[in-house]
Amino acid sequence: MIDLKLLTDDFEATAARLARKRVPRDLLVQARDLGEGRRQVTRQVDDARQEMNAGSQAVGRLMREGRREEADALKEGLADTRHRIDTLEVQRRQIEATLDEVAARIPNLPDDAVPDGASDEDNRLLRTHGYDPADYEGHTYEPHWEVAARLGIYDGERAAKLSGGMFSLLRGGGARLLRGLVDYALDLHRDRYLEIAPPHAVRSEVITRTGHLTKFESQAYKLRDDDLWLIPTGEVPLMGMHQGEILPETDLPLRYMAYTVCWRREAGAAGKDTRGLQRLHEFHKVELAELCRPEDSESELAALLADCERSLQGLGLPYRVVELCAGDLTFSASKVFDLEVYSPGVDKWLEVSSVSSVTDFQARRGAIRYRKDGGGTALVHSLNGSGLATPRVWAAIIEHGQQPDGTVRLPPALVPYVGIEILTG
RNA sequence: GGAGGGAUGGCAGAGCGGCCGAAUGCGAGGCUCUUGAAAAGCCUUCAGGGGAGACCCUGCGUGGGUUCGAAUCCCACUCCCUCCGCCA
Repeated sequence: MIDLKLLTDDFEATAARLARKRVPRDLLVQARDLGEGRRQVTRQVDDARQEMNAGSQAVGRLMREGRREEADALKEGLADTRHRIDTLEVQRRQIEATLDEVAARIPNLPDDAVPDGASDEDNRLLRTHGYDPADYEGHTYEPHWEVAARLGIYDGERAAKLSGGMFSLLRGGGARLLRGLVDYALDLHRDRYLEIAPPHAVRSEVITRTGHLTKFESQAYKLRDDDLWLIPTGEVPLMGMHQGEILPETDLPLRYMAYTVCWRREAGAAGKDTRGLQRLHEFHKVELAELCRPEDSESELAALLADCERSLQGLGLPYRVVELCAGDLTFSASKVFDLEVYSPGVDKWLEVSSVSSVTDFQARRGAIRYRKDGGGTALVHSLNGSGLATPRVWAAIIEHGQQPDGTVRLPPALVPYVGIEILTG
């Protein structure tokens, strides 16, 4: 949720900033007017309440003094005030319900430094690391699902038999590679991030307040008999942990990492990049997430990006860093860097990490604040990025490591974790 | 799953119809004293909203209800603790 005060205090500038995210102006006008309406009704409620409180106190005084009849008379008069309060409260609730719905459709403000643009075509390529097209000339690369199926380390058909499309089943060295990748990532980042092993199912309230469950979109799976949702990313429990808390400033920044399974319904994604392990309903990921002071979020974002890049660098995978343009930013994000690994098997760049700053957008809905040293409280900023999303990185390792004899050579950094140098099936 | 007990400010913990946003202690901040520190003393210290301000409104797990008036009484829910059962 954005700060609605921005709409009352500086409407034009705010509308201009949001226009870069294609937010219609009339939605903002509606939100501003509802906010103003709420303020007015609230003031009326407050006044009526004050009257009520004063009256009630007077009743108490009269009773104590034994002036029963006067007290009864005053009580009768107060019934009117009571009705007025009730009526105004109903009004206020209606306004608030509408306002909540309208406000829920307003995305976060894009950072001013983010490039203009409407779609991914306008994203800005910042740099490429470890990629030289010449490396791939004269070689043929099979897609990972073909290499892996032949080696017997991936069985897509049985995965489908068990669970349907977009699920994976890894065997032998393939399963070990997955486990090794997770351990590799957790070890790599433990110098800066506290490892958390969180629950994988969370309450409606928690997932809603992280912004991963809205009326318009639900990627998450719901448990039938309980008010619980399977997490679509480790970010949900990591950011949910501190909801409603006021943190000491000295605790910030709080940097966490968690290895979790992630479940996503991927509604509407059928048939799109779904071969092999490109897009799954269930996958494994090491997520990095943090809370920090607003003044630190820019430098923390840079550091977080560097950390996520380290994961790929250590594996020797060629990747590029893309800064998303305003129009391509996700709803909550203020600034996003995507990390894309080159996949020689399909000759495409595949997104393996999305490193985001959501400023105070998530903290406002989650009520995550900190107590400032100078006094007072303020909302924290939150950031997150994939430390290592296993399916696509797994796939990239298979494609890059394929050798003429059909086996796959693993990156040296993984050998201690997987226990072998070459996957032979 | 069954039976009890509980949920109050940063923490501990009183309060059990009006004088309670709330005693007391700890913690934190400021001041006095001191060469400095400690100790001692004095003061301040929950959050959100409205108002130029005086000040006002809201919040005692959450949601309803009773009442002129609810932290306090009633109902439902959530969570925590103890015991029993089951169990990786």
